[in-house]
Amino acid sequence: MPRRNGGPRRPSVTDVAKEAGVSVGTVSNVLNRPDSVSPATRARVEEAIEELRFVRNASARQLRSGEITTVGAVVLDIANPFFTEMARGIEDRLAQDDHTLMLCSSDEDPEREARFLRLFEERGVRGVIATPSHGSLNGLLALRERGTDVVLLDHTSPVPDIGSVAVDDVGGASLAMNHLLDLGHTTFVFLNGPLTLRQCVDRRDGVIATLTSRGFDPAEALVEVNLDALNADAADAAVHRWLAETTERPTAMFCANDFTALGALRALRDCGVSIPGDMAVVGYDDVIFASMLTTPLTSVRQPMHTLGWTAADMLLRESEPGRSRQVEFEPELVVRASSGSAI
Amino acid sequence: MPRRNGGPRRPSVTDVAKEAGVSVGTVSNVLNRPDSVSPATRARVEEAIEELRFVRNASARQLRSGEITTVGAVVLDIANPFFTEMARGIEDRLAQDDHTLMLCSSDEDPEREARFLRLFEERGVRGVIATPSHGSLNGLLALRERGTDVVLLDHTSPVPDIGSVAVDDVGGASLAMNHLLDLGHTTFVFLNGPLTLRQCVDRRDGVIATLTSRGFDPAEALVEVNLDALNADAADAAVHRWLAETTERPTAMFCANDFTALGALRALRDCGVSIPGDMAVVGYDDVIFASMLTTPLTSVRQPMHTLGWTAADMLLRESEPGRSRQVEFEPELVVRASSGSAI
DNA sequence: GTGAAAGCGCTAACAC
DNA sequence: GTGTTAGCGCTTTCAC
Repeated sequence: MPRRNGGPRRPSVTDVAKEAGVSVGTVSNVLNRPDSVSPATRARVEEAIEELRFVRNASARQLRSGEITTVGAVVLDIANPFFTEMARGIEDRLAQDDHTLMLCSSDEDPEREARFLRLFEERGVRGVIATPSHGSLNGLLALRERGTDVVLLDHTSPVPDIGSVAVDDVGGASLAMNHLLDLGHTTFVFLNGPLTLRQCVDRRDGVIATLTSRGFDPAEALVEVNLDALNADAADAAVHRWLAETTERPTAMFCANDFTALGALRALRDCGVSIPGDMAVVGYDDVIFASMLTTPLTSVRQPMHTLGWTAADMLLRESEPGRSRQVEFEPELVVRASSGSAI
Repeated sequence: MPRRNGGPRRPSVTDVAKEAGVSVGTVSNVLNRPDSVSPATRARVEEAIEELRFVRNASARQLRSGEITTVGAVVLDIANPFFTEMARGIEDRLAQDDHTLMLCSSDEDPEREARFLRLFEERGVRGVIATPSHGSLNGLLALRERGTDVVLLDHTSPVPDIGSVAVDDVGGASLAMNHLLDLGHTTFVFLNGPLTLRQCVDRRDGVIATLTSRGFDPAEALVEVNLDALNADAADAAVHRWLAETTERPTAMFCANDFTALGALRALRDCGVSIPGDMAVVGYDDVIFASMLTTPLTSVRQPMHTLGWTAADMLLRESEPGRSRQVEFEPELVVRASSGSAI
């Protein structure tokens, strides 16, 4: 950084000191403890700073004083609103303490994630917030081992000295199912994603548990349709196939996320199944367009902004002792037209 | 950064040198020019690095060598897929040269933007890519003046020594209108946002110009409905109002973006106007859910990933002389069911 | 209230 | 091929 890109050297504290006719110590004092400098000298120094367009060098500053105001975050997919909402939460909390966020997207690629973590560590960030990709937990643990604070997002921590902020997916699925049960439905389809995803496993557990606790036998009352991927096209195709070979159609459907619900809605309408008349539909995530569909979608909302905010808060208070380190939030059901009224 | 967060000091090159029984110069050579070190010593040093879990200090490195591999980007809204797609494009190009992205969201707040720019400058980033918010161009120009390379995104540069990557919004609107004209429509609604936004002005210019060039009098063939904000609810309300007071309804509608198109679709269906039978609808941006609606939406797609990629490419090649510095891309029309077939 | 000087961790120039 | 050393720009004692 000693030279401007293709231009002359950037002015340093020494240049400012020379210009103002003071020592570098005094310049540093003006920068960091202005009250300890006489108004007259301070004015001269500030003038020189202005004159030379001096901008502090953060590298030198951090090297000398150890001051760290950057936090690194790695999320699974920066193009997914679920993660960007959380990022906003992180950013908002960090801004309160004049910290800033360095945001990266791992794309669920453990190698990419490792690369970013190494980068953060070299930069000496204040800490790292990460939504771990499959099997990448070890790298995070090692990072913590080496002295960098770590907070897990959307994933419960397996060890006590790493904090985590997650959402109760079992509870979220219960919310959805209880809602449909309360409306009077007795037969259900559960459109779920691959069981290699923790979220899908947890939500399935919630579905089964709720049915059982309400006196239903899942083997009787529940049809499970499984998808390879949590996207609309996969759901559309699967629902088409399923409708074609089904004789006794349930009256309610719970989808593992809103994208699959979208595909399901399309397929159902294609086949003349009216929503919510013939079939009540509930999604998960409450993404931005859930409320904007022709038939607005009932969905389980996760407190995304709060999740990010809390993770950042936890990181900044890392040094405080005796705090709860594994936080779990409860999701919330947003009822809209797609689940209709009691039948 | 000298200490781990709450722990012991991080090992430095000196520690590694001691452990391996060599000098710091040799350690540095292993790190930066491994070929210049004998295999035996290199092995010893690498062992020591492993043993001590040594991680380079990026601040010291940058301070000394001036090496810079970070690029800063400020976008208007990190929660908007349009910007995150561009960010992915930036990231992908940077990765090719082993650079990394520091991404911030200005929320269209010039003060927030200024804060981030200052931060980037203090960090001595390789350069800055920014989607300028209203009236924030001066800060960017000053930054460039002080020696930091700048590339503008989604905004044409007003000065020759700042590069820019933008999309032709006039042309995009023409694509949409020509499509509707080609289908045989002769009367149109244009659902536009506030004319304080450059995009809205440009798209309006494109609409007017296209109608005129195809022999229509905009005053006759075009109804303009203006919104305060480019979101679905504003569009829904405005379209309801408009439908209530209109007697001669046009057969085609062009919306300034997909969110407004979504609101319009909802209002139209509410009022019994069928899509595309009674009204053909075209949106703008081709956001992810445009293809997933009950009636998939015809939309004007911007090459978002390419925009980001190109901006990053421009920044990395900043030093190369004689290159085109103001790039403008052409959008592309994605035809789907909402605009139907010829009438 | 101000100045002189040490040193953060690293790289690169120069000895050997 | 390896060691020694200066110094990047800054903050921070410690004198005065």
